[in-house]
Amino acid sequence: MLTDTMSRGLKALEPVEPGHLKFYSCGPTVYNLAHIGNFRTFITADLVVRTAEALGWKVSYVSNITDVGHLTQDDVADATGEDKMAAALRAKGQEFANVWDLARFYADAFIDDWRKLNLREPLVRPRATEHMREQIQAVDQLVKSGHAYATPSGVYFRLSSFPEHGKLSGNVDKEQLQVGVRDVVVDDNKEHPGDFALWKQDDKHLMQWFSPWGWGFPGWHIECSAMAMKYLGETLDLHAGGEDLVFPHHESEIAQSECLTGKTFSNHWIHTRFLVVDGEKMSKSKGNFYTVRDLVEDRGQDPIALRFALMATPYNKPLNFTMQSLSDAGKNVERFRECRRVAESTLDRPGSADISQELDRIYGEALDAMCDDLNTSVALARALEGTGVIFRDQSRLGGESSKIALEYLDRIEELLGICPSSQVEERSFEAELELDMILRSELKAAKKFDEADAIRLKWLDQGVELRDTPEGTIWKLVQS
RNA sequence: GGCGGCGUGCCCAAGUGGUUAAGGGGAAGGUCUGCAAAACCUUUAUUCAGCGGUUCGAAUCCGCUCGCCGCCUCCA
Repeated sequence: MLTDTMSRGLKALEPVEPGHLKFYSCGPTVYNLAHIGNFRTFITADLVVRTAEALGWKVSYVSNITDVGHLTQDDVADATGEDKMAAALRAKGQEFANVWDLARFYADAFIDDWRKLNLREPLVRPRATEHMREQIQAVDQLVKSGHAYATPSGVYFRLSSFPEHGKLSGNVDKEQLQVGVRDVVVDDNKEHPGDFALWKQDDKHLMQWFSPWGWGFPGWHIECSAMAMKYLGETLDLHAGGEDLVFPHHESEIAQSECLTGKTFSNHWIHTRFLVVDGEKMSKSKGNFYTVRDLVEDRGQDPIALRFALMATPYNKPLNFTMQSLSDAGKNVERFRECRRVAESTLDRPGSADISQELDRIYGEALDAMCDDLNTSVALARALEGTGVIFRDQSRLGGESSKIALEYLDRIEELLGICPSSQVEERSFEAELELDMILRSELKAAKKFDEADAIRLKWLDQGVELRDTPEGTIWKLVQS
């Protein structure tokens, strides 16, 4: 069951081809580093994929990268005709040779952050600039079928040819919409102010392609229609994006696509609610604007903890992100890591813990929660309950039961992506640390505890915590 | 003006008509430990923004009030 924006309620997600989900998720425009709010949306898509896979479905997952600069970013029509990518280039001109270079840089950074957050790779990650032919053909077809018309400055979609426009957002009554204040496509030749651009001509635009209407560039909405249909066919099972995309982006995608094919564009729509920081909308001027890099690289936060924090509230409610919520999430992620460590370190000894049924039950409940409109709050609670079962029985853990515990953690990782198997952490001081750990255990054996504690404190100052466990001393990095 | 969401303990948050209001963080006490850390155990909301109504029964449904927030042609 999944909320469907179109019907405004819960609806079973039923792929046209049973057991094979065709899923398109709108990606970012790469004129800047994506922020954590963007990633909340991509995590939602990731969880759809993971849940469908856990149900044994095949998933064809497509998520685009918009690497064409589109409309202007100012509240009023921008006389310079400058788009977001051009504006970014102007601001960071020293760093990039041209808009193409800039787009490539931010697209790479985006994919890098994507991987850090343990997001599933899509089947295809199409880029707008690499699908220009498809877009031009789509526009051409719309013109030929009377759904679009050309003016001296561009090609526009004829809204009056698609009376259903507005069915997704509820913005049906066009008279109620604030008219044209931010309609940057100022063109007296438009038939209706709401007609949106499919193709635009503008000499100043930094990316240009040749088309039947002369040199120009595509409108924002056409890329998703063209790319979704190219890879997934004329009707999608599910289309996702941020709540801001409901109108106008998805509304326009529907109009274009359905006029093109005469078929339903997507049978199901989900939209992730916005994230706010400290109760307020993120904005650079408020100083509460975070990118993955800000948190992970500059502040040394664990990317998996960030992922956990971003899924702590279900996607269909606004999420309030705070540094407190991130540190809470970090504690939970550490718990999963510790749980995995316990299971791994007891693998070689005999054990008698009988946890198989209980863990199966808990996993089943976590999966049920995900199937209930991606209720991540409940799914995470259940996942955590499983670690409790493992820890409670840790003295009797061993052999087969340790293996069962690890399998549980692996299944939770597949479903929720919050307990990846630990990678080897590398630090340059490793040799010195090894020596100190040996020295410290000798001191402990000789009951010279003051000196042993001094070693522990010394490393703690450097962000390394030494812990004595039944299996010997271990170390881990701690947040400074 | 149009469309929509939210208000649950110190913090985050699940729960949308019916036994004791999930879970996490924090705090307090205890077990274990040379000490730490981790883990485990115990405690931490007679109450769900306020008021009124429907009902045998409401955090959950209805109405009003207060407060907060999002979208309405840049945005995930």
